[in-house]
Amino acid sequence: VTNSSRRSLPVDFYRRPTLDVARELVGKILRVAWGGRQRGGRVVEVEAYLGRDDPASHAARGLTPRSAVMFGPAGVAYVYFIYGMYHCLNVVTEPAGRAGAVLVRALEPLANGNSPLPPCDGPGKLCRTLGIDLAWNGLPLKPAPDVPRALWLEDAPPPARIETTTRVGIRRAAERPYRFVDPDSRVLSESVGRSAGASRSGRPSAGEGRGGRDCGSTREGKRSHR
DNA sequence: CTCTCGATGGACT
DNA sequence: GTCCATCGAGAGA
Repeated sequence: VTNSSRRSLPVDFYRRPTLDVARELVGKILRVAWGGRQRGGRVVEVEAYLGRDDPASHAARGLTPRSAVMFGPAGVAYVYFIYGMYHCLNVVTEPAGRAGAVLVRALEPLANGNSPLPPCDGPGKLCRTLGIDLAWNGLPLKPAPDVPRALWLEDAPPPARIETTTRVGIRRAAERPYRFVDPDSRVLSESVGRSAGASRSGRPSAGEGRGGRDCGSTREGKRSHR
């Protein structure tokens, strides 16, 4: 925990322009502690969602019950429920009073760390895998061993390359280059990214697109709530 | 490979 | 009532 506290990104990291935070978030380590278990992975795909001037943002139409967290202090989680069955994890940015958030779209397992990581190649799958739901909304991004649930980000060297593309799965402001990925990772939410984003045409001949998804020890099977 | 569509529920007009 | 910052299955090329 002491180690985590030392590496944990300070609030000042988040209290900055959203696009800066988004770009620099690529390569950082996300950790999630819950139910006596800690999991995590390396951030390889994010998207920036700005405030009122970004039509695709939940904050575009001002402060509402759902978007309130985006207008609050930086360095907390913004989690929302979407499509009736998924959750998405964001990191709140900008000084309080100004809205901004960074959507975490994909993680890749740590080479050799604590707990291995099941599929996290997409924002919905990521939350399902890590067990993140609305109960996490508004939580500060910092290590907290004595609470039911905690999540935070730890510093790590930036990737060799960072690619900028358009955001995935949105209609409005779809042309804005607010998506940042580590192009050398094979865990990107690729199928979605290509069909909706249509940003890159580079066709690597080497096996990159497919290949087995990295899966550690899988847990957290299916939920059959009815 | 690409495209289309259903599931499913909350936020917002 | 309409719109989703999704995912995965199914059909067609």
